[in-house]
Amino acid sequence: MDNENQNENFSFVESEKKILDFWKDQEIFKKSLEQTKDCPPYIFYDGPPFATGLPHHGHLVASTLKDIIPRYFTMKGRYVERRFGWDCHGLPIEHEIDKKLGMSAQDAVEKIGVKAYNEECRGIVQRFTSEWEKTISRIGRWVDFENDYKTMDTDFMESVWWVFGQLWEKGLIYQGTKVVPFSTALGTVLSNFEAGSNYQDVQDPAVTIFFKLKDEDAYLAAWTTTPWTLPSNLCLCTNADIKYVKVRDEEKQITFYMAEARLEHYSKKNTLEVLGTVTGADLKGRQYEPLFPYFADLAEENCFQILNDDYVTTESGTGIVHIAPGFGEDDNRVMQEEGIKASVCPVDDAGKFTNKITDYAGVYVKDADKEIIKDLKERGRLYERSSYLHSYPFCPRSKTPLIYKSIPSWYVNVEAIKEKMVAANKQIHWVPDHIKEGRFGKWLEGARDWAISRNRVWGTPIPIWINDTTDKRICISSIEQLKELSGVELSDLHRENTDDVSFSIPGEEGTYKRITEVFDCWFESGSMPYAQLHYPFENKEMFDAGYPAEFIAEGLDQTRGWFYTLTVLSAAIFDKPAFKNVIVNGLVLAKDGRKMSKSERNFTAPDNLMEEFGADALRLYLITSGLVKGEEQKFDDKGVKDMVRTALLPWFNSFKFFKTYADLDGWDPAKHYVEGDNITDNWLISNLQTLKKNISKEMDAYQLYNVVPALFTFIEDLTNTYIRLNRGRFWAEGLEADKCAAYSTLYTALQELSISMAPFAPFFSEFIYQELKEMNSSSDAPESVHLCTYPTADESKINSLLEDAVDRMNQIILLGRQKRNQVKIKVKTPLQELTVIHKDEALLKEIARLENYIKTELNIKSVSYDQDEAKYINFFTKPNFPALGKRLGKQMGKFTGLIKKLSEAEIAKFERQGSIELDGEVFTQGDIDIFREAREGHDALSNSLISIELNCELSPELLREGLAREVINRIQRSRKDAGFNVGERIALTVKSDDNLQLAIEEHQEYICGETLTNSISFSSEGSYDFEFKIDDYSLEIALTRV
RNA sequence: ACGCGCAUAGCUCAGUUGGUUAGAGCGCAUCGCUGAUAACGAUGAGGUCCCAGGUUCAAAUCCUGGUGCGCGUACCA
Repeated sequence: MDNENQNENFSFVESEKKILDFWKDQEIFKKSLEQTKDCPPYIFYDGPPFATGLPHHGHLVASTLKDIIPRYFTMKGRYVERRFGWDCHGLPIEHEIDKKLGMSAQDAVEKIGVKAYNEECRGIVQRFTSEWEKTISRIGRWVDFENDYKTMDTDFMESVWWVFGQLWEKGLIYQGTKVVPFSTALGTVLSNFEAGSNYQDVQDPAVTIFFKLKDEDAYLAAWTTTPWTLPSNLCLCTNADIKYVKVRDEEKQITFYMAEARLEHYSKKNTLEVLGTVTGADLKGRQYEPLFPYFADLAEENCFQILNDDYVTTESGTGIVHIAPGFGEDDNRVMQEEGIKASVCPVDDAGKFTNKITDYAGVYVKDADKEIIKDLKERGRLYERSSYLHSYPFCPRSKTPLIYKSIPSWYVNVEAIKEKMVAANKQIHWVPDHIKEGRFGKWLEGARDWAISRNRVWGTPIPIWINDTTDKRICISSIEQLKELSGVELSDLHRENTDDVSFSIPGEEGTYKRITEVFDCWFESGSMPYAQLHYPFENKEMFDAGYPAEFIAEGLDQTRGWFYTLTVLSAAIFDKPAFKNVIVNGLVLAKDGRKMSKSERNFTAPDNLMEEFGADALRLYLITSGLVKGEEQKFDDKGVKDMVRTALLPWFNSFKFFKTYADLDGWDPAKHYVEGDNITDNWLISNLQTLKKNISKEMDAYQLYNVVPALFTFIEDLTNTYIRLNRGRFWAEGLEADKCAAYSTLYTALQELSISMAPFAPFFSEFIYQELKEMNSSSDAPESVHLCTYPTADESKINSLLEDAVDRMNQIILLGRQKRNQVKIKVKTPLQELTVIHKDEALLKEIARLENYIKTELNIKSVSYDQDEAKYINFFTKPNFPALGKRLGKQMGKFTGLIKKLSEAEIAKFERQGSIELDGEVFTQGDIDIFREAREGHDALSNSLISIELNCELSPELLREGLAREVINRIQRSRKDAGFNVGERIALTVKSDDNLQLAIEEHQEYICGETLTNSISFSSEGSYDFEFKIDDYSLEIALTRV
C-alpha cells in the first residue's frame, strides 16, 4: 500500500467507503455474531419504522444509538442479535393506495375487491427498503436486513393472533360503543395517538339555542359549536353548584334560563332583566320539548330532561350544555351515569346524515350546520350566532376535520391492568430518567382503554368469529385452531383469505363468521417481542431466555406509541416490562430552531452530510448532543464539521505522526515493544486506564453523552500534551530503549483508543486499527477492530498523583506563556530562569521530575524552586463553604468576614500549625482555603494553585540564541518549499547582517543538527533563493542537496 | 387548557448533592507556533445565568407565580 500517497490525500469519506467494502467482503458483522453466539445473549428490540417514508435525521439519531449499544455489548462479550423490522400495515400504506387509485378504500374494495386492494398495498410496502438499507448502512449501523421481520409476515401475524388470544382469555377484550375520533374522509376510527397529531386553530360557528321547558313558559339557552349535533340532542346539562338566572329579553319577547356568570357576556348585545335565581341542582330533572322531531319518541326512555354534571363550566357559552351522547364522550358518560341508555348516532361513515334525519339525509354534517342554523332561526329558536376560534383535531392523513362519534369497536381493557403497567414501569431504566415518573409515568396513570379495531382492509384481521344465530363468539389464536374448526389451513392471514372462512360447530345452530375489522397497527408493533420470533409457535426457549429485552431506543414521540404499546401488552400477558433499559432521543430541529421540513429546505439531507464529512463525524455530533437524553437539538452542519476538526483530525494526526516515524525506524511492536519508566509514558498509560474506567461506568448507566467527551479529552491529552512534549524522543537517531518505549506507549494508546472508540466511530477506529495491525509483523490480532474485546481498565496502572502533577505542569506552562505574552518576548528567545513557587516540598519534587518538559516548552535555561511563597505572593483566604456551611449554619456570615480578614501573619501561622481559633471556633486544615496572587512589583504570576516567577531579563547572548532559532525556522520553511524530504541532508549558503551572522556562528552546531545541514558557508554578495526579515535583520539563504 | 421538558456569552452548549472568581467550543481581536497539523497554541473582549417573589448564613442550582419555546395530552359544549 502506498501510504505516503494515501496520507497526503487522506479523506475520511473515502476511507469510510473502503471500510464499508471491507466489512461487506469479509462479512465482519456476521463474524462478530458467530464469534459471540455461545455468549450470554443481550436482547435488543428494533422498533419498526413505517416503510412509506425515507429515513430522516431523527432516524439517524436512533440508528446511531441502536448501533453503538449493540456494538459495545458485543465487544463486551455478549451475543447481540440485531434484526431490522418493518411496520407494513396501517393507514399510511392504505392512504398511499387511495391516492393512487383516486378513491376511498371502501369504494376501491367494492370495485376491485379486498384481494386486489391488498395486492396493491403489498406492492408498495417495500418501495423504499433499498433506500433505507443504503442510508442505514452508510451511517455504519450493523443490522440484519436479510433476516428482518415484517408485520405482514404470516408468522408475525399468527403471533399477533396469539397475543390477542391471551388478552381474550384474560377477559381483557370487550366490544363497546365509545365515542371516538373519526375521520369521515377515511371512513375510519383513529387511535388516540393519530387523532392528537394534527390540531389546528379553526373558526367554528357558535350558536345559542333555546329549548322550550315543558312545565313553564320559559326556555333554556344552550350554546354549541357543532350545530349539526343538535338533531341528535337527547338531554341538557347544568352544573349543580352553578347559579342560574331566569331572565327576560323584552325586545325579543322571550324568557329563559342561563348561568349568572354568563349574564355579563350576553348583556352586551341584549337588554336582559333578571327575574329570579336558581341553582343547577334546582333545574335537574325538569323536562323540555325536543328541538327536532326525529327522536321525540325517546322521551319514553327519560330523554329530554335536565341532568347535572361537574364538567359544565361557565368559561364560555351559557352554562347549559346540550347533550348528544352519540357525539361526545362526556355526553355519553353523563347519560350513562344517569342510567339513560338511549343513544343515537344518525351519521354514516362518510360523515353524512342517515335517513333518520329526514330533512338533511345525505348531507355532510359540517355542510348541514348552515341549514340547521337557518331552520332554527326561522323557528325563533336561535338567540345568538357568532363564531368561535378554537383548536380542533384534524385527520393527519386527509387534512379534514375529525368528528367524534360513537361506533362499535373492540377494546383492550387497559384500565384493568393499569397497576401492572405502573409496576412494570418501575423496573425500567429510562434515559433521561425524568420520563419514567414524568411523561411516561403520568401517561400510564391516566391510561384509558385502547380501541384496537379498525374498519380497514390492509392489516392483520382480528380473529373473532361470531355465530350468526346465537351471537356466541370464538377467538382463534392460531392457524392450527382455525384449521381444526373450519378445515381450512391458511398460509396467509390477510382478509382476502380469512374473510370467507366460516364454520359451524356440531350440536350448535348457526354459522360462525369472522368480524371484518383488522387490528390497529400499533397492536402489531406492540406485539413485536413475541411476533418477531413467532412465539410461542417457535423459539420458545429463546424468547423465555431473553425477555424482557435489555435495550431499546426510540424517539420521544414513542412515549405514547411503541413504548406504551409494548408495555400494555407485556404487562397484560406476562406482568413484566418488555424492556429493561431505554434511551429516549429528542427531536432534531433545523438550524433555525424550527422543525425540519422538506418544503422549507432548511436542512441538509443525511446522505449529503455523510458524503461531505463522513458518518463518524455525524454519529459523534449526534451523540454528543442533548439528543441522547431526550432534549431537542438545533442541528447545524457546522457542528458535524467541527467533529472532524476537534476529534477526528487530531486523532488522525497523532496516528500519522506515529506512523511517519515508526515507518522510518522500522519499528515493529512484535519486536520492539518496551515498557520504559518515562514519566510521561506512565502518565499517558495512567490516563488511558482512567478513561476506560470512566467509559465503563457511563456505559453501564447508558449515559452516552458522558462517554464521548471523555474520549475527546483523551485525544486532546494525547496530541497536545503527550506528543507535543515527546516529539524530541521520536526524532532521536537509532532505536534506543527510550525511543522504543515512546513508540510502545503511543502504540498502546492509539490501539486502545481505536478499540474504545469502535462503537462510536466505527469507521475511523477500523482504519487506525488496520493500520496498526499492518505494522505488527506477527499479529494474531482479530481481523477487525469490531471483533476485539472491549478494553477494561488496569487500575494498578492508574497513578492519580502523576495525573495531578502533569496538570500542574501544564498550569506552569500556561502561566509562563501568559508572562511571555505580557512582556512580549517570543518563546523562540530563551530566558534564563524560571522559579516555581509553592510551599509544598513534595509537590516541588514531583514537578522537578517534569523539569525538562517545562524547560523545552517555555524555552528556559534553568528552573529553580522556592518554598518561600511570601517573597512573591499575597495570600487571601476564604472559608471552605460546603464544609463549614453545614457546621456553622447561621453563624456562617460572621465567620466568613473573620476568615476573609485574616492577616498574612495569621495565615502563615495557620499553615504552620494546621489550625486557628477565631471567636471561639477552631478551624483546621480544609476548613479554610488559601488563595495566592502575585505581589505587585514582582514578575510573578499565580493561578491561585501554583505560582511562578519568570526572569525576563534579556542579554545579548540570549537574544542571539533566539535569533539562531529564528534562522532554524526559516531554514526549515525553505527546506519544505524547496521540496526536500524530511531525512535529506543539505548544504547551506547564507548572506546576513553581522549580528545575525554572529548568532549563526555561535549556534552553528545547533542549527545544523536541527536542519540536517552538513555545512554552512557565509557570503556577502549575490542574491539567494530565499529571503527573510528577522526583526531588523535580513537573511538570504540557498540550499543544495548533499 | 392541562402535563412534561427547556431557557446560561453574538451562536451551539457544559455547569455534580445549593457554596461566593459561572465554564467550553465556534465567531471576533491580538500575538505566537508549525517537517504529525484540512491545522494548532496563548492572550483578550464578551454574562441582568428569562422575569418577579420566596426559602437559606449562601441560589444559575431549591420553592411559588409569570413569560417565551418545544413536545405530549385534550371533542372544553
